[in-house]
Amino acid sequence: MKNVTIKDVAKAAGVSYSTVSRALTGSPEISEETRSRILQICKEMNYTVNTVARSMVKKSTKLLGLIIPSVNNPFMSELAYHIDRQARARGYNIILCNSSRDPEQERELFELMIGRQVDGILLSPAGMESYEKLYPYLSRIPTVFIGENLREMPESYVSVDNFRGAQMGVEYLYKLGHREILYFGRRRGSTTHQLRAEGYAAACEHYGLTPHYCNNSFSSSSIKYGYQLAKQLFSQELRYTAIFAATDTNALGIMQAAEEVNIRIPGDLSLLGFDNIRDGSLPRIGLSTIEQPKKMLASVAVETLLDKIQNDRDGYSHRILSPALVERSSCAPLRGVTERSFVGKR
Amino acid sequence: MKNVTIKDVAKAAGVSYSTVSRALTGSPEISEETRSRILQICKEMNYTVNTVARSMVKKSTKLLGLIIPSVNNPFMSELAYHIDRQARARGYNIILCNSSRDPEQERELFELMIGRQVDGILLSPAGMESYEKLYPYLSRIPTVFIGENLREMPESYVSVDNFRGAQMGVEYLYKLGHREILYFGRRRGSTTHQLRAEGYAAACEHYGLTPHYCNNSFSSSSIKYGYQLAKQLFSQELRYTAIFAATDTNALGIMQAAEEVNIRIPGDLSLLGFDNIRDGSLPRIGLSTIEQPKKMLASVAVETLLDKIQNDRDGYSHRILSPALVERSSCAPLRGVTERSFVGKR
DNA sequence: TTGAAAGCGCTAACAA
DNA sequence: TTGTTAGCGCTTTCAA
Repeated sequence: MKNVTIKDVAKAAGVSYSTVSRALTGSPEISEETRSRILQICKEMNYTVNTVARSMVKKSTKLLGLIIPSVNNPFMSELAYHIDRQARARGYNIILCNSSRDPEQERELFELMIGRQVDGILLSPAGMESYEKLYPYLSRIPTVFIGENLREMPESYVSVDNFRGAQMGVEYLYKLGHREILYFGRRRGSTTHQLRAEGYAAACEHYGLTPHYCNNSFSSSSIKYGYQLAKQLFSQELRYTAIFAATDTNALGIMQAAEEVNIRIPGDLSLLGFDNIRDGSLPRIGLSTIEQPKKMLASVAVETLLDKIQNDRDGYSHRILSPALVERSSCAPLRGVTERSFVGKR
Repeated sequence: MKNVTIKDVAKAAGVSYSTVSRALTGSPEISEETRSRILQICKEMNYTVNTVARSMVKKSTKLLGLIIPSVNNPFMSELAYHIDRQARARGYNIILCNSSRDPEQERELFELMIGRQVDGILLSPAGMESYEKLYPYLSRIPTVFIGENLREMPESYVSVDNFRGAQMGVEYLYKLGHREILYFGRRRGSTTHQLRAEGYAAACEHYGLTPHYCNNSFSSSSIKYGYQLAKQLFSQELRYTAIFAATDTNALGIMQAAEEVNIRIPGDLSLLGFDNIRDGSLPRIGLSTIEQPKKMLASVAVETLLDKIQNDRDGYSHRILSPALVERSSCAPLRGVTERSFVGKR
């Protein structure tokens, strides 16, 4: 199991080992003849360069750290997929770690990644608290935040325009005739969520609607929490004709709860999500939603990080990508703008 | 951005750098007093050990390669999640790569991983062809195949008992009264799929049923392919009361096609999947299925690999885990065993 | 208990 | 065009 080294090849080829290195690295200061001869011998001996040793002297591992709350989450797994593809196409590999959306774990993982000498880190942070914990490390390693809008923080991030996305959602529901729209799952501690709520509020004001909120006191969004919140909501008289969920997972929880109390979607209640995770496109679900362009998010993030690494950039960049409306079948028009429907237990 | 090294710490502490190393590695040949003094200085100077340099001398990177068809696939992302957790708990990190279910990419990734000096590789292979391509590398690096049954191959693998799972599925449908059960999505080139089909056939024989197959000529299973196949199937008179899909993704495709032609599930047709991916548990879907124990698969795989690595095992182990029936709402009993229902176009 | 020194496999500067 | 050599940051003998 002992690996063949450059020295073994050199001995076999009858040259010095720096000559082998030259053949391998594509150095110009070597004759075509010896190069091809050496490469041939490398192949015969099953030689593979030891990237670790190379990293030592090059001071670059061509490794990127990817820290996300959990790959076992449709949004994150899609993001991770595109990040791997992008990075690999550019000669980098990914060390993946799940943070469980815990700032302290994020901090530990940062240390670990720095120790592993990754060339840069891509982080989908738990929330604003992440920034504070991570601040001391940010000067030590190129980092790009992904998915979370850090507002005016002097750090690079790539995110979708959450404010605009929420506005688009309200606009869509308004045009379908809805006037009583509940914003479901408002959450603290994340700028992403705050911006969505702000966009909702701004659009309500624009259209002369009264904003209504159903707050999520849990620290994250999930189907389960959405379901619990919705059960509670549906236990009282419902005075809304549409629900705008803060995330698709919340929307899925709502769908489940609605089914149990016989509220038909979109018959009795229109439902709009945010994120466009794969689950929403499944048969029987057909969740209308606001799309976060995940592939774009991934490629802009990788691009931004590699630019930082390769060009040793000192500054930071804030990239805000456009959301898009994805119409499926969970939202329906209300007949007549002045008409009101009430659903749920009386 | 220059990192603090062991030498910097040694200078600051007024000791030799091997003493610092001793403090860091927990060596017994150092006084408690100097150890804590040095550790204190390390902290003050923000010292982080350079894992790459350590790997050079230790000849171990504490890195595991994980090669899967795509993280953007609910089964694989769940597997990847548990593998990361397990590995991290044991002091290892994961380099993740997507192979696109392409044996040639798998081969390239093996080379890459070996070059990166990972301590071992976890691979969810594209199929049997993978084994042939990868064979030359298997003696060079500890490898565990995951998810795919390699039958009698002298390599370690962990998989679910696909044969038994298929039997369980047929048994379940039979007990619900179904006598005309179609096996949907039979595929070539993968032992997993072959074993499922064999288990189905064996159970049919056991119960005196005639086996029926709908073959999948595509090289992989997906909702899209399942949908296309199902559309075709539903364009003719349907002579089955239940469909046993080779994978949950196939089943989801069937669900979608069924909805379009107004075949009710489970009213007109019972549908059973295989894998138990998260999507099947979503509201409105409620897919009954045979579960592959993903967390268990992950932990047994990591355990097997680490045992190979740490104890330098030469042999191989075949671990076959038990499947389980997950009852949700896509299968219904047939009234009276002799009664037949026919659904679909006439 | 500590220090000095070799060496992990490679790249790159310098010499020849 | 090729060989010699230093050194990347660390662990681990061997000496003291």
